[in-house]
Amino acid sequence: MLINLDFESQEPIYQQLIEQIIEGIARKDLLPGEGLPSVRSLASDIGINLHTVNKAYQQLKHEGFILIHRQKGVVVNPDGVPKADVTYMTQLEKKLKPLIAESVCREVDEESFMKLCNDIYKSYRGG
Amino acid sequence: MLINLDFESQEPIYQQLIEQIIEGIARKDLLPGEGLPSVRSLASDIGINLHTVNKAYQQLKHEGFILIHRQKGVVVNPDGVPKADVTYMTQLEKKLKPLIAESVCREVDEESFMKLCNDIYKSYRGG
Amino acid sequence: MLINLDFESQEPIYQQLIEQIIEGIARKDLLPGEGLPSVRSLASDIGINLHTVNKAYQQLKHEGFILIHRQKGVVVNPDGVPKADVTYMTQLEKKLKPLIAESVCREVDEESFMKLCNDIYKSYRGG
Amino acid sequence: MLINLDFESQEPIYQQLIEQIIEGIARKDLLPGEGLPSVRSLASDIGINLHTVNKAYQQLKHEGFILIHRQKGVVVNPDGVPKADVTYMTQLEKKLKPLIAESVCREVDEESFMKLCNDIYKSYRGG
DNA sequence: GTGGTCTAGACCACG
DNA sequence: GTGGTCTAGACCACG
Repeated sequence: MLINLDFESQEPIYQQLIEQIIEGIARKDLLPGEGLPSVRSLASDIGINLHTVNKAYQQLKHEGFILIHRQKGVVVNPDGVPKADVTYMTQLEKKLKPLIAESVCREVDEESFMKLCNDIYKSYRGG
Repeated sequence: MLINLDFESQEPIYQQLIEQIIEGIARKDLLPGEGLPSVRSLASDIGINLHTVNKAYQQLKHEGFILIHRQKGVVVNPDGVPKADVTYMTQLEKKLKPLIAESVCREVDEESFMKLCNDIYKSYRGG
Repeated sequence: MLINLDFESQEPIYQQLIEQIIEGIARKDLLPGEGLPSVRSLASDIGINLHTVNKAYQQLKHEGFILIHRQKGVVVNPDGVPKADVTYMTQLEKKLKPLIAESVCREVDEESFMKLCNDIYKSYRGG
Repeated sequence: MLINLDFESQEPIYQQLIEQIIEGIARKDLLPGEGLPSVRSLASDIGINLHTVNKAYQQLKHEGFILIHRQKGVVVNPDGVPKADVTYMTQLEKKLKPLIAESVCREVDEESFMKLCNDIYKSYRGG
């Protein structure tokens, strides 16, 4: 599992870390029940502070992506990630809206937009 | 043009303001050449800081959505918003990726995702 | 609003802080919409680290007790605390169970237990 | 006697173990004088560390729930658990307070709270 | 060894 | 000034 962080980015490191791990799960690089490195080892591997890793892990745990098991350590949720509910869909819509609004302004037609989404979806299937 | 801000959101107010204005343009509530309120009046209307409005306007100007004339005041770019280029598409992909990754994890299938995007696109056409 | 912390206690400081604030709300010392001190000022008042206060605030925010408003700062949720739902009641039962089990073992009869609860309830009404 | 542990819980395993055994005594699944498995066998039965079981047993012994004989092994206190004293009642009140405070905030009225307690009490009588 | 908690201190974005 | 983020470092409970 490769973690790719951009230290120049505006986006907080812990947030990038969250996204990288979610992408790993989407890509099936990380399977349900699979172990993740400990806070400390991941922090030292990436060269960041353990609190930063911890913050990412806590949020991932809270959203049901991972579990912190007293014996097995940090693992991808063996029962799988909680499925999308109305709350998630609403929140997703809220995040998509400004992306689509700007695309409309910039004359990205719906077809091109869909094509882009389709490509990304494909990257998580065939990879 | 109605501005809708959430002061409890994590998202900075100036960012929300930018998005609201872009949505206004996408929805054709704001047409090319149309005037926008001055920094001062918008700030007092919404009850936010001058700096916040200014920051939003500066960024919108920088991205070609609006022009700021010393005399004519603030207007939606009469030549229209600059069309999407490779840079924009790359950046768009970067923003869509984590949304789609999480959706994949949560078993939102591609069809549902596309349906959601289509609904949003429609809201900028018919609306 | 008086904050009462026991630095010798096993219970984490941030947890004690959470409880003190919830008790303040229950006692109506803190009313909906009322402002709370900033992270920094509360930390320096109590003589603890600002991260510790922040952790308490974040959790209180997450559970709907307080809001972090970009203009008003930290305030008690003006809409009131979210009412108990099934999840809360289940969790409450889980916490009460061991207390009652030990009380049963120690021959605290139900009447005495209820009396104690009643006294505590009263302390949040009349004060 | 069934031991029910949650390895994903925040609550330490030894603490959960303590509570499970106290509940067993409250439920009269475990009677005064009755034997408990040895540290070693319980640990291997549940699949946890020796130290964890030992820590739980030591604390139960310290609080008078069990006796640890070198030869007879571990038994539920034949003289019964020490009755509640002022210290216990004070400590009980301290633990109940935050539960009731949060319940008050969430509009769990006293009647519902009492009903819940009554149900739990009943589960230790009839069960 | 591992996560949880806490401190001290720093920088930054926001308003 | 305020919250958010990040670091470095420390101690402790847990298993």
